[in-house]
Amino acid sequence: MTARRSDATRAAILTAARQRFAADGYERATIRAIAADARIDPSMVMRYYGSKEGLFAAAAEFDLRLPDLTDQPTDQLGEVLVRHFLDRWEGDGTLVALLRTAATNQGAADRMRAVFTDQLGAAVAAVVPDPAEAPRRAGLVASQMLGLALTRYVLRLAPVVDMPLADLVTWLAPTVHRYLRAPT
Amino acid sequence: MTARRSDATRAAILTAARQRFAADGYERATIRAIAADARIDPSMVMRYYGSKEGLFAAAAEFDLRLPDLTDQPTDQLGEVLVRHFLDRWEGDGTLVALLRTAATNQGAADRMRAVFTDQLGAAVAAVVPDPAEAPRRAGLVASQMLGLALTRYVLRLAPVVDMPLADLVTWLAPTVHRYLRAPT
DNA sequence: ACTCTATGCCAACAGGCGTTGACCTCTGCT
DNA sequence: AGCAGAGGTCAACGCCTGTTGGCATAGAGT
Repeated sequence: MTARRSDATRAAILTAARQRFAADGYERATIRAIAADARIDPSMVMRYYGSKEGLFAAAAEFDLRLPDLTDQPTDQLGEVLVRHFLDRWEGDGTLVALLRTAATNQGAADRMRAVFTDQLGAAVAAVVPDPAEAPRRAGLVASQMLGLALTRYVLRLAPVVDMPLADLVTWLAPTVHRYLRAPT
Repeated sequence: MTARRSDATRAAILTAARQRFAADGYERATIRAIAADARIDPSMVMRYYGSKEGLFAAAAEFDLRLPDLTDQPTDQLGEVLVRHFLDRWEGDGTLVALLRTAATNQGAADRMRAVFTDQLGAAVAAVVPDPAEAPRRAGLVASQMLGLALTRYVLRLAPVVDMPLADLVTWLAPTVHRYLRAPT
């Protein structure tokens, strides 16, 4: 698969799709609008991505890019994780697109579930006291981090939006640390 | 406004609407499907609720029914709150409907914001060390509780779904307690 | 008994959607 | 130069949506 002449177009479509999906959610984002943003005909979207579902699947590829937690001092696990999530999300609307869509679209919910089960689950398993407890602890961490994403980026709850990143880290880090390390 | 002959119909519409909105989200839930569930003509929905937005507004009336927290022992505030939220949500799909819809619908997001700012904010203000910190603390509590609702009822993340209510309370209560009472 | 209004159904409209296929046009290869 | 194929446009289809207006009917108030 070498470089294609249409790579620029494909990329433009993906960029526009991420913005529209993030801003409007899956149902309200229309292929026509995405195509218009990318200054392209709607039928091109179909040609390159097959269907709206296919386009979303391509646009919602999401990697948490979690660092290797075993490199971190144990007592800073919570802080490192919270800060990483915030850094990862502040600049990239893909997570918001995925979150908005996962609320109504089965496929997006499946993918979101997979992202947090696989990626977060693996990272957490390495630093948890009892490996058998890893999924449960990862689930608890996910509930707090996704709750933050929901209230800050989707619902835009004023106090959570206004809170500086550093304060968020200070407040949430002990929670995440406890979910990871507290004895059962 | 006394009893109308159509009250049974109106109630049936609301019940069907809540189920459909909760199951499918705002966009995918159609007036036709809701009307079919209520064994009624779609035009009746319009007559009684004006529009789809109006129907949703009527169906998504939501009261957290928070208890007066000043009645509770200070050291059990977290436990009481977490248990109350879980009890309130396990049986009533309205919150899930609101949550699913708030992801894409501005009006629903506004209402969700209002519910947590007003109802939770007021309850929290009564038990917080410094009243000026109440909104921020309420926001933190909302982030954890809504994250739980998101992962358990919408995303259906396996470890969170499988966890018994008692375990959830045990894990989340200290988090909520800290958000409410920890010194800044 | 006779209205008159609320209740209900039916059929249709206009608009937007995802999707399709026919049709040009440019580019790289031989 | 000539050709094949990829890139791109255009117009349209079929479907489903929220919404509307007309028409039957039953039931309460007098």
